[in-house]
Amino acid sequence: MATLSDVARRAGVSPATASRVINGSSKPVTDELRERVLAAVAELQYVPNAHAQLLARSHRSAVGVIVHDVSDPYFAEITRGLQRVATDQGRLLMICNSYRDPDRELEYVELLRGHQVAALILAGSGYHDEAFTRQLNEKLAAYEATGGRVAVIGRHEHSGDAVMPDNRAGGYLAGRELCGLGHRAIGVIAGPRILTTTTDRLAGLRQALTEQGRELPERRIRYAEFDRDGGAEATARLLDADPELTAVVALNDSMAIGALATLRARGLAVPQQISVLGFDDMPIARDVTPALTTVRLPLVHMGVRAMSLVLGVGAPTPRVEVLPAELVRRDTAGPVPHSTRATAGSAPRARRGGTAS
Amino acid sequence: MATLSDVARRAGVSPATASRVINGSSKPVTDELRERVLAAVAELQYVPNAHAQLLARSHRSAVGVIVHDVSDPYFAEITRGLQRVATDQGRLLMICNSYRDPDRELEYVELLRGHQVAALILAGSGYHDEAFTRQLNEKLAAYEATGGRVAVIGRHEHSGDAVMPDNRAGGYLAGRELCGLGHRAIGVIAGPRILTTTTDRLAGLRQALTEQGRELPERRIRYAEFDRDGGAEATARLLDADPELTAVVALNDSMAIGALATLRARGLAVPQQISVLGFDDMPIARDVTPALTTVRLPLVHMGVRAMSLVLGVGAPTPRVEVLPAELVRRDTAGPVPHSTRATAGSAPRARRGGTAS
DNA sequence: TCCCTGCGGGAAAGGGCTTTCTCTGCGGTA
DNA sequence: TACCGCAGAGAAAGCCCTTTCCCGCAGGGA
Repeated sequence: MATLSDVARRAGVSPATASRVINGSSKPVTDELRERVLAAVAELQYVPNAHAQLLARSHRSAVGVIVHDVSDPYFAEITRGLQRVATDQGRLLMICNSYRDPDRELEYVELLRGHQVAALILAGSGYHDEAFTRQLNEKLAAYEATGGRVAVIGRHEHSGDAVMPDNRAGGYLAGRELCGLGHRAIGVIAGPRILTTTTDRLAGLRQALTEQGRELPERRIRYAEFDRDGGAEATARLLDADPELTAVVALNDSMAIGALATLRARGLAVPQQISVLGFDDMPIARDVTPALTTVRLPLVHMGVRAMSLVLGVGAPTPRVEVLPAELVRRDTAGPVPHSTRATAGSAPRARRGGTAS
Repeated sequence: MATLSDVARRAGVSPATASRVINGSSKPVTDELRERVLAAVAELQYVPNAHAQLLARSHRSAVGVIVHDVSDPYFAEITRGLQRVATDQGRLLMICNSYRDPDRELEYVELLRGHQVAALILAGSGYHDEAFTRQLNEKLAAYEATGGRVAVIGRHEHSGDAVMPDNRAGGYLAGRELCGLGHRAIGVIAGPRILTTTTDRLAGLRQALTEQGRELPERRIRYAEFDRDGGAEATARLLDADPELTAVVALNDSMAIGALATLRARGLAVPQQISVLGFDDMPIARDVTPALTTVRLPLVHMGVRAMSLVLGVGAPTPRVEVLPAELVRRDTAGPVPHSTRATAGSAPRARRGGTAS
């Protein structure tokens, strides 16, 4: 691999001069030398060693991002927003997938610190886990103490800058909508219990139901992985236990799509027999059939804001931006069926009783 | 930011010893010193500077990946495969999105070279563009000359290791299926003309039709962006021009989903009135309604193979692995309707004529 | 008792770049 | 004519690590 001194030697100049030409330094260099250097660069296919550069330069430019999984549409959208701002400012992004593993998250914080990123963005739900939260905060504090900037998206644990989707309000919206449509037997397929996103959304939902004199008992909640298969499976369990359900709210759209699949497999018409509500409004939501009624979160905007926060000037007080959720009515939520399926519910019930046989 | 010498000083040892403890060097260090160093590391929250390490160490470990867009399910799946192998081998991945911009692709090759990656993987269609191809090959050759390994996924232009999905065979499969179902008026919504993936798939399709004594005239092809909206829009244009179409094949699943949306909006029943075929079999394909009939490509496996090629021992001869395509029959392709819609076709035609008014 | 061996530790040389500082030589002023 | 100032180029000092090389010392064999 050609080095700067190779280039300098070939051009018959000092490394200092070569460096100045290549980086467009403010220090003037005569045209003749400049051209000799440029020619040498081209001939040798020289590319500066990024690590040496970062070591020599003081200022750090890259930004580290830790998400659960970029290929999950939720994070893909957020990342799009992050990218947009970063690209505008000529920043390189280092994106790491934690796959919802807290230990991996901790590791990535170290790794990114080691890579001298100028800022760190953690996106995705926090965990109900004291020990982990403390450890993470320690690490983040250490990083911030050395001048690093940190912002989180959608997690409470960090005390600094944050952009927070209003998960609770979103849950509330979902609950109110279903109540308005007359539903009483509402089931929930939720993400992992340990995620704060799950509990926040659930809390909002429960609040809405309670205000309407309805309930959300634990037996009508099923926890599963926050993805399509988790949703499909949780829906099946929910239906087996409670065949008279007239609505199921999924705590994210991927799960909702899984729910739709299970419902279709069981021959239940959506929304005529049973309503489904999603959460997030990821792009595919409008393309499933029937199109998904869901709670929209401004995902791209969340990314944009977080990156702006972290790249902008530091504020004395930590800034917390709460971004509103919004209900998007499409075709999966309808009024509660007049003849509830409770009468026909004897068949599934029989099946449950049948486990004794 | 604490440095190694800070740690050494605090522990009362030399930087050499500190380094040995931290990296678990083979050289023995007494337990007492080891503990002093470890304590200092913890107290100072020391994290080694990755750039300095990479500079000091000779061996390069990270792998660079250039894709069109990780959040596109096609690349998300491939990336999953790449990740799997990379993680197994303790390699860090640097993933860059070119957003199908050739210039950006060139830039990223430089950038990754500068970051001293041990290998480079380019995934995604090549371009019908001589000048670009030549430039890219020059850059790759320069990189390989310095010991870098390169593999491409799904592009012809590179002369080295490659894993190639059999796009042409896939197109052929799609064509044969449709012919078998009796379709004659087949439209195609294709990705950008400049992509080799587009032309390969098209070529296979055309071959199948020709063999069956059918044709694929240019007027039955519409080129658009390789995404959902591109597919929706191309389908609209196609239908406007040719209302008697009984089948449309989309050159990827995202476009197929767009096609489904347009068809639904126009009240055309799939597959009763019109059949739709996709390509790729991305995960969502089975969850749209009706479930998408499509040509499956082993996306994850493609990633696995490419990474294995590049991380494995070099072969004297470039290795090209062609991975087969496979037809997945679901619910969007059916037999050609008996009463062709040609009779009802007058309405759209009238609409087109109406542009004169 | 002396010498050799080997272990544990430190000194120092890079690795490739940026940047400050220094030096040379030229044009311009007194 | 002597001197000052400055433009343009190079020397060299880092940046933070790893790793080779070397040294001192303790223990074992002759």
